[in-house]
Amino acid sequence: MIIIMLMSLETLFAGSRSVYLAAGKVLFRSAAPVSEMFMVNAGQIHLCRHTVHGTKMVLQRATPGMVLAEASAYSDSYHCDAIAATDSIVQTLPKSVFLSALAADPDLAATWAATLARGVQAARFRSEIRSLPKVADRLDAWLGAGNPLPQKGRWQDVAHELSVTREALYRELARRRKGTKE
Amino acid sequence: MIIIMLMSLETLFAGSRSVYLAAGKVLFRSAAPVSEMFMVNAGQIHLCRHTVHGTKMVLQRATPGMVLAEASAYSDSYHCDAIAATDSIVQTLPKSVFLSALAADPDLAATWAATLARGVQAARFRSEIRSLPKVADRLDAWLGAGNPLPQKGRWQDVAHELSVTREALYRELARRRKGTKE
DNA sequence: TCCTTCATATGATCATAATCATGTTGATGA
DNA sequence: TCATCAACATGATTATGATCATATGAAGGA
Repeated sequence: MIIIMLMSLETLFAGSRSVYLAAGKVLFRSAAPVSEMFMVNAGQIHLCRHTVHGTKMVLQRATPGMVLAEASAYSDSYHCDAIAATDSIVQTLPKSVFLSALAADPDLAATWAATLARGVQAARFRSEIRSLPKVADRLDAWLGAGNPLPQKGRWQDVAHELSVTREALYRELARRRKGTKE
Repeated sequence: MIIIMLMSLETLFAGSRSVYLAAGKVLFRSAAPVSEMFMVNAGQIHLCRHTVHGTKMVLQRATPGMVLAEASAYSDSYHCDAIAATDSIVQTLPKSVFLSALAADPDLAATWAATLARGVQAARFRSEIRSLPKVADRLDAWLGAGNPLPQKGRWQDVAHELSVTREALYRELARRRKGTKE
C-alpha cells in the first residue's frame, strides 16, 4: 500500500516551532543573517524598509498563511526589518529544512513557485493601479479586476489598497451613487 | 567521470523554437489556453489588461531574459494580452516541457523560485514607491534602494519608473542642484 | 438610556503634480 | 554649415487629491 502525502506549505510549517510576538516586537532586522523562514499564523507582520530621512516603507503586510520575506530563502541576509503590526504568532522553520523540503518534493516546489508567481502578478497589478492619477480610474481598474466592493465598514481598507485617502474614496463612491440615481 | 550540467532558465529555453514578432503583433490573447511558455530574447513584450473603458494597463514589460507571464505556468488560460512593443524575438517552450524540467531538476526549480521571489520583491517596492504622494519622496526611496541616477538622456526612464511626468522629475532634480549649490 | 467609538460623509482650503506652451541644448546627418 | 530631432528645462495655468474640520449614524458597553 502506497500512501501519497500531498504536502502544502501550511503542512510544511504546521509541525514547526511557534513564536508569539506582541505588537511592535521585532522578528528580524535588516542585515541579519537568514537562518529561519517564517509563516504567519495569526496577526500581521510588516516588512519594512527605512529611507535616510527615517521614512518607513511597508513592503509586505503578511497575514495568516503567508510566508514572510519570500526572497530571504535565496539570500544570506535580510534586506528589511520585520515587525509585528499586531499581536501575532509566527511559525518558524530552519531555512535549510525549508529549502530541502522544496528540493525533495517537486509538487511542493511547484506550489511554492505558483504562490510566488501569483504574488508577482498581484504586486504588479497594485503598482499599476497606483500609477493611475485619478481615484476614479483606480477604482475602475480594481473593480474591473473582479474585486468586489466590500460591506460598509470595510471601505477604508479599499482606500488603503488603492492608496488614496478615505475621504477621496467616499467622494468617488458618492459621485457614482449620484450618477446612477438620475 | 561525472559531468554536472547546471541548467539555467536561459539554457532551458536556448534550444527551443524562436518566433519573430513585428512591433504591434499579438503573441497571445486573454482567455486563450496556455500551451506554451515564452522567454523574451530580443525586443520588448508588453503584458496588457484592458478595463471596461478601454484603458490599457501594462502589467509587465518583458525584456530579454525575462519569462513572460510567469503565473501562466500555473493557469489553464491567460488573463492578459501579450503584444510586442517593439520588433521582438521570443523563444517558446511547451508548458508541459517547462513544468517537467522544473519537476526533474530541483536546482532549476530553485532558480525559478528565486527569480519569482525577487520579482515579488521588486514589484512590491515599485507599488510602495508609487504610493508616496511627493516626487521628492519617490526619488529618495528609489535612490535609497541603491538605484543610481542614470546619464542625461535616460532621465525620462526614471520618471516613468517613478510614475511621474518628466517635467516633475526635471524640476525635482533642479531643486536638488540648487539645494546642493549653496 | 446614555456614552463612546469608529466608519461614513461632506465642505473648505491648500499643496502639488499634470498639462500646456515654449525655449534651450546637444547630437546626428545631409 | 544648417536642419532636424529628442531630451532637458522652466513658466503659467489647471485639475485633483490631501488635509483639516465637522457632522451624522450605527454598534457595543456600562
